[in-house]
Amino acid sequence: MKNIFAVLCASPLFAGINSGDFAAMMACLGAHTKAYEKGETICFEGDTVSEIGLVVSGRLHLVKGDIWGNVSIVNEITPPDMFAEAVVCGGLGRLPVSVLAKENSEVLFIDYQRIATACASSCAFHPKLIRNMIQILAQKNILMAAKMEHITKRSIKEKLLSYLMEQARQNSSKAFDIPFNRQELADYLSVERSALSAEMSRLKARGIIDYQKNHFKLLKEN
Amino acid sequence: MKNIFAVLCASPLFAGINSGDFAAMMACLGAHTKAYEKGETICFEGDTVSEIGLVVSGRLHLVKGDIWGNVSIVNEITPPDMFAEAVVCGGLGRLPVSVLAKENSEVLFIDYQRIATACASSCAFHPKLIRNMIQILAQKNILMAAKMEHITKRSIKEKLLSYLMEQARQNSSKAFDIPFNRQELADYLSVERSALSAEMSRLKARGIIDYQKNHFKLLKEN
DNA sequence: CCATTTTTGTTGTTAATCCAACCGAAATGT
DNA sequence: ACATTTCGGTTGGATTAACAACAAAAATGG
Repeated sequence: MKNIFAVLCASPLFAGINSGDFAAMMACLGAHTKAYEKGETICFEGDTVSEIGLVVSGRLHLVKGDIWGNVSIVNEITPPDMFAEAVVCGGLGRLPVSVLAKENSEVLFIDYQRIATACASSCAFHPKLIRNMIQILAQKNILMAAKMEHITKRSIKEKLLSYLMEQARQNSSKAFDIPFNRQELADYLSVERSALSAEMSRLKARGIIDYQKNHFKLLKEN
Repeated sequence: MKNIFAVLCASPLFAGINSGDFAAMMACLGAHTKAYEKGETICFEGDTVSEIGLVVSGRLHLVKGDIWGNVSIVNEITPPDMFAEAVVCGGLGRLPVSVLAKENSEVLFIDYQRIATACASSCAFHPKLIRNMIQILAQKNILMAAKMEHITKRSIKEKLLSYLMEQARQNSSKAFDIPFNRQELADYLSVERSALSAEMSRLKARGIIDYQKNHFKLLKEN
């Protein structure tokens, strides 16, 4: 086993908490680790879970099976990512995915109730932990809402412009760099890479945008 | 002004809090209401905000302007909906939308810091309020993630089947009712209604699904 | 510097979606 | 029961995207 505390330090959930407090905190939260071998299933789709999982080492896949048994990978998560936090914090929900160990992995489980409820000794880190959790959930909301805004557009052109305008806004400038290459951008907008390239060329030819590599400029409409 | 407390009772943020405590709570949170006339702008896109808004009466629109000045309505919110909660709870973010009063409206503003930080008199409702906020954000996460799962699919057929399979899962049955009519379902999946209808007919003809009105059945593949 | 790999753009074909228009069935209101 | 409105399905033509295959450009690794 690796040093768990090093992973915790990197986790947004434990941001701003003194690493000297980690040992006491783990005890207070009743956190426990479990090791899984490559190929093992950690939780099954539909399970009712009450603990948040934090990947300490290894690599997990969140997979979703359709009603006929075909499975697809929803996400890959690696230290210090969490899983199941939305379902657990949202209450009354069952896991929408199965969680598999793609490599030998170690997972730290934390009972949400013991985060959310002040303990008898009212440890100092509780409030911070809760604020961290709120922040994590809220930021994920913002990211998803932004992506949704782009993806719900009907054409590649609109999706792309929606994305680029958001980037321009964030950079407070009509010229900016984007953090994706073409394939990644296509995946993010869920369109074909070549179709995206073609659309970009057309927009450039029409003088609506300009770009070289990852640097973009928004020009006038028409 | 209407009875604010009646609205608060209906708000998930204040679920489980004794309505007798509302007056003291409002004082403790430093909550304050403000009235807006139809057409007034409540906040501008890009504003840095620290208070959550809760619609007490009236009707607001969240609108987004593109870089060339065209605006589109992102959402309509009515009592007892909140706005700006993700940006405020996520910290360091600026409002991604402008908020306009479409009718004469009243908004209750609540400083997030005063929710998240225990007050000197450590009121009993603070922990409940925080857990409610976590639950709201987490449930929104789950809803958005589910929708994302469907919308990222490349074809109408895949989007539809992804949605129907999720419904089947939630009902633990291959036969179930959906809460949308055709237009609403098309909007949710962000596709054309008529194209959706056509695809549904094809899937029915091929024996993959069956339906009448809002009642659906998933049959065998092929 | 050269060879290799990765990334990006282009093109033509095929397939899917949009869009507008229309019709019939069902629901609604009087 | 009748008129009216809403809703769902269908159709055909225009538009758009996917897909596959390839070429050019850029990055990478000796």
